[in-house]
Amino acid sequence: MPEGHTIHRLARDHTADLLGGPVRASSPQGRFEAGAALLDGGTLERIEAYGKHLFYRWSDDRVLHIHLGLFGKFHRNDPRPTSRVRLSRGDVTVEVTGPTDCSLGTSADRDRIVARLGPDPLRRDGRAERFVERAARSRRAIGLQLLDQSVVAGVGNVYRAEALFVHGIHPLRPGTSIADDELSALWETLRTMLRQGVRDNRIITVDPAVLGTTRRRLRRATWIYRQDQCLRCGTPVDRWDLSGRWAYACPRCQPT
DNA sequence: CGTATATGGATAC
DNA sequence: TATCCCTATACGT
Repeated sequence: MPEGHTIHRLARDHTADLLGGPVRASSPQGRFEAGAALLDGGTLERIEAYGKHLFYRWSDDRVLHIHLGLFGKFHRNDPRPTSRVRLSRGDVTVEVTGPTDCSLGTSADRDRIVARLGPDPLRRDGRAERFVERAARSRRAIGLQLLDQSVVAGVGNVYRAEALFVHGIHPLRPGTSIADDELSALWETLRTMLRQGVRDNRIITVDPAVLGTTRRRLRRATWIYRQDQCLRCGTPVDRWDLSGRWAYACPRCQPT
């Protein structure tokens, strides 16, 4: 399920699966039939991840844009009748169910979407300065800013909770109250966490070795996200509705 | 069987 | 701020 690490991992996996020859396209569920017909038999040139967006760039300048939203999920060699679009090359099939967005456009459409996104910590062109300058001059709560994709692209509810926890920053602190150095460090933490997420293909923000276990046997993968007690100090975790999303904080480790 | 929940976002007031 | 969209899964009855 999708924060930026999922999207970048999918781009990598789908590049290996789908590039290099003609691709069959269809829409089992039917809502993307016209688009699939246009793509069927075409060749993919590049699959790009930017924040939580996936762009499948075809040789004829068509771009398939997929955003998984909250419910979207890809399936590999696991056919589902509810798939919006199914792409096959050779004996590999990937298909997506429940995407928020699945649409066909051009590279200009792709550019317009990217233009409204902030820097992506997983991309080589993701510049920390852009994030720091923007976040530092806004009085908005840092917890709200981290979920704003125009401030930083690819962070979701889990990484928000975990990165702020690691830095002892309460989600309600205004951006203006946080030093530039601290925001730079926060960016680095997000980048490290997201990269680890790409490797694991899941979110693990704690160190399994410190917990005396292995990544595979890990029973608890987060410090505070969806936890009753803080993993560091045992204090009951605060959870409240912040603009429609659950926010988490340890009242002891993250003083306001 | 129903109901609640989920790592997201666009759009209408 | 409220409403809607998208799907799968867990859990209670």
